[in-house]
Amino acid sequence: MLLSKSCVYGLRASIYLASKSKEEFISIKEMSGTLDISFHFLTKILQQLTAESLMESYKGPKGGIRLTTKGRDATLLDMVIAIDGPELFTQCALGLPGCGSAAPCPLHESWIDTRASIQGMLERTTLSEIAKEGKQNKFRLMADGSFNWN
Amino acid sequence: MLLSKSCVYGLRASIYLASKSKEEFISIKEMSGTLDISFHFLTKILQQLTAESLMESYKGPKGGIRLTTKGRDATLLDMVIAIDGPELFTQCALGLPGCGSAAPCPLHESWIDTRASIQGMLERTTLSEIAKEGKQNKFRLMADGSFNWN
DNA sequence: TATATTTAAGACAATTAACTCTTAAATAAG
DNA sequence: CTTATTTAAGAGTTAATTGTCTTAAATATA
Repeated sequence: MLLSKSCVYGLRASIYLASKSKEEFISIKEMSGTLDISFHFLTKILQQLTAESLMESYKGPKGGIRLTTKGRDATLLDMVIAIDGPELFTQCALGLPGCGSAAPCPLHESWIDTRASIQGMLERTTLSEIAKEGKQNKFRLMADGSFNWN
Repeated sequence: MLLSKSCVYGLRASIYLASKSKEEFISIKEMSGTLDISFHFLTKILQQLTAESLMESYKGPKGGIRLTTKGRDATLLDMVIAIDGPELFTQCALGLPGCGSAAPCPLHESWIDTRASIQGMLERTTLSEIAKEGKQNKFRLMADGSFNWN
């Protein structure tokens, strides 16, 4: 799998939040229900993102999570790196520690291109822009397609 | 990680075998020693590849593993699919079962391109050709670069 | 102030991936 | 035929990921 489950959940939640108003705090319970992700598991993932100040939280009734300005301007790549770490974009495709242009593995050169393609896919647009396009095109954000962009 | 550890070990062993003569059976012990991979673990992985007739084995003294003709003509993609399965090349990047061109997720279109790039990297050349290039360019096949193409 | 709601934090459990060990079967060589 | 070598098969272990549960802290509202 390209991205871990934690990461995929985090990306879906990020896009969901980006579709909401700047100010509003969205409760994790609502998000986990709408996106069909385990509540406690999602809570953990979002804590990582708030720790990186891509999101901010507020406790108590009316509390929840929202994207920070940094988060709205962030790309999916920023979210991926915050959750899965940068290894996918730094490591050798064959897992060889010493691999580099000086002593490349058989995949080294083409992996650099492919990796750039993955990176490009994830950093082409910001979360705000993804949400805008999401609303326009009614992109899928759930398995059963029941999600409604508002 | 793009590929599982099993898969990466399998690819390195495949390339190693491709660098050897067609006829010779190479013992798993030799391979695991040279490539610094756990013997029993590597055995398991190679059993998957022999089950797919990408390799063939021979028991007893002078026994070992070698690539079949099919295996020599196979690409890394064939090896990856034999070990990790085809999911990386069939599934939605956000893990959404219903995702498709009819009801795409926000990443759907760009993931199709990116996936093609990964697939292209893995199927550009056959194992025989990789081994030939490996010998010419002395590509790395180990962490410490100690591997010697003969 | 008391209560209900919500995130924070961390322990705990289940599942999967990664790795190890043991025994059996095949076979070459003495 | 006996022994040593090697793969096959499967059980068992460890580690990482994924998912659950409980308690504490913050805070809105009555």
